[in-house]
Amino acid sequence: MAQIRDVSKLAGVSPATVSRAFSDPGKLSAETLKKVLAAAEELNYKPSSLAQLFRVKRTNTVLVMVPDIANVLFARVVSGIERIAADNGYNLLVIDTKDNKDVEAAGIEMVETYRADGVIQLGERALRWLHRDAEKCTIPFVHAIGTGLDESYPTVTINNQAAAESMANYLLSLGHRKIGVLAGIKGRLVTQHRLEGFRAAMNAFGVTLDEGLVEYGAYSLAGGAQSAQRLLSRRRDATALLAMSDEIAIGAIRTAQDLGLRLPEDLSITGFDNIEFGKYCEPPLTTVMQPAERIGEVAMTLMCGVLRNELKGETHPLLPTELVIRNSVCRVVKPA
Amino acid sequence: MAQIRDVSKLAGVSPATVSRAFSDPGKLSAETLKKVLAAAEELNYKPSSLAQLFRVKRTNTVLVMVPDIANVLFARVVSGIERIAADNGYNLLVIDTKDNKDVEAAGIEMVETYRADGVIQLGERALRWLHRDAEKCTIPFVHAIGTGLDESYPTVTINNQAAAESMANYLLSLGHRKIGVLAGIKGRLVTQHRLEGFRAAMNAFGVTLDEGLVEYGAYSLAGGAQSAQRLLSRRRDATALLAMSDEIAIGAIRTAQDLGLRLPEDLSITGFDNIEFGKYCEPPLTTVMQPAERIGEVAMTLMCGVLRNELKGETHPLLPTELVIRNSVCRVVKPA
DNA sequence: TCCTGTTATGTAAACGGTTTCATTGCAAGT
DNA sequence: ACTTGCAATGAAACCGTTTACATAACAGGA
Repeated sequence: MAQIRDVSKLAGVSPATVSRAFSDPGKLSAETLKKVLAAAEELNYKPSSLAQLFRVKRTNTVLVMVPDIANVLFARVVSGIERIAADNGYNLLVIDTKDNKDVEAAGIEMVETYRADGVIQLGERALRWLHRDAEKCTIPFVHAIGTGLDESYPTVTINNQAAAESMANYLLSLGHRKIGVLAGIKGRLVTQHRLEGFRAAMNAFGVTLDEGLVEYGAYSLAGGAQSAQRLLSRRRDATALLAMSDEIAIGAIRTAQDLGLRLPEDLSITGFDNIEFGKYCEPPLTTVMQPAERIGEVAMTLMCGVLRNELKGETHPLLPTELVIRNSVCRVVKPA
Repeated sequence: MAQIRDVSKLAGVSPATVSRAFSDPGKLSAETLKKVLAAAEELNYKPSSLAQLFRVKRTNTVLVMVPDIANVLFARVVSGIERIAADNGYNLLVIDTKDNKDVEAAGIEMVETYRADGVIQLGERALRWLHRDAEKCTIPFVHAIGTGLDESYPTVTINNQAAAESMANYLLSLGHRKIGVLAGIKGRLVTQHRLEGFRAAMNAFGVTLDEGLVEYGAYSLAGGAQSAQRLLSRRRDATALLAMSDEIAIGAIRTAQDLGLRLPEDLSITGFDNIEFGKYCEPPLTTVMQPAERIGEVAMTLMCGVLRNELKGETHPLLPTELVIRNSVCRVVKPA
């Protein structure tokens, strides 16, 4: 591959001039510029990114840490991040953490060793705190799809509690009182917040959440199917099930159908996230929309801000959610 | 951040020794090593990747070009790639091409300018041919989920034609003769190959594929729903629909149900890929399994091979597919 | 005419490691 | 005792850019 020196020789100028021809063409006289560009073209010269980046000590790369890239919700967030990154000339390094603390910690190291300029983390844990000296950790960091609104680093998420509350309210307004919960992973903050939302809504209606009707499990299709299995084999008195993700809900629908229940007549089921598949279920899933791509876009926009040291505006945006009503819920039939 | 020079001073050795302490500890005497490591620890020194990579002219990074990262199938492939990459110390740069030729071409440039050591491309087009001088293009390249088995670069995919054939055979063996096809994007090689598979199977049964029963569309839920809509509003004589992806199939199921058809009695529908959601549909989707994660793993393994110049074994593996039979298909009822 | 300021370009020093080659010390072989 | 070879380390060149600083040419103002 041709180097800057080759080009400079061919064009009869100094390497500095060639460099300027690419980085700041306005500084050169028209004829010099033309000469240089022609020489570069002839030699098919392209500046070595490696050398450039090394020189300026920036990578123009941001690291994205995803708990599971194969998960539809996360994949959509990444898609949003990617769009904004591309628009701003950043590249995306993607790491699938599989929820493993060690690989998360490695993420920090990547910016300390100049492999990435900053990191966007998706999901529960904020790896920043894994740093040996967390208080002083200054690496550019953005956290999305998590919680931690009070943190010092930017954060983009939704109001999980409020969203959960609105979903529960909807069910309550249709007369449901015996409501089961297909929760996500126990101990996760998202899980807790959504549960609090459910509980708050019920309390407002004067009903208390029956702890015997909540089942925890993975945020996945299989997890939902299993949770529903456990719940339904133990109790059959619930008229509705609040699932903490669409995947959980869809898994539960499968189980309910296998059990011979008619949906939604015998059992109403709701989801959370509004992934595309929910629309195509049978029955189509009533859920609450979480703007995944948008979350990714906003997260990357914030990252651009911190990298340019010109963060402005809200640094802890709560993106709007929305109840999307389809057919997996019906009014509870009053036993005469 | 501490530099190698700082460490060397503190440890009272030369920078070269420090360098060796990290890259080839065996070369040092035990006590020197200890001294150096202690100094490095004290200063919290970590070698700058940027400087290292620049010096050795490798990035330890491979670029993955995905047509759509939010697509479940591709996301799973990426997941497989990631696993192997991590095992081998490679990082993954991910670009969502959105099927855009320009960004694909930019991919090549990234390895030419030393931002990545090689590129794995997913999907239809092999960007390698976008290179200004394709014949001579020598960048490390692997193509997955595509076709082009006869190419000079490694390729990992399935036998689309055979897989499609087996699916069609299954339908035919259950008595179906009027079979519609919900094809993917017209002109795509995958689409053509699968169509050929369908056609071959039918010919073997002495039935010819009715061109009036094939509908093209996007490889997506919405695409499937629309194609089914068009097909079903035009012709109602098909007893079964062969969809070219699970998403298309699931979209079609929705449409069929909205039209009041009973599945599978009134209409059998089959998918392709075996994404997880297919198992949770109503009715659960009969499909042909494509080992997505495995494809990713194999692709990355091949990439490791070419990067180390020790490619061995099959460079055009065809991974095995498998018919997975669920309940979206039934034997055709003979009109008396 | 001389001084000053501006513009276009060149010179050379970084950037932070790795690696080749040279040097030293010491053990083993003759 | 003298050579030989190996192991451990150091000195310095090098990777391919960018950029601070120096220089030269030239225009405009006093």
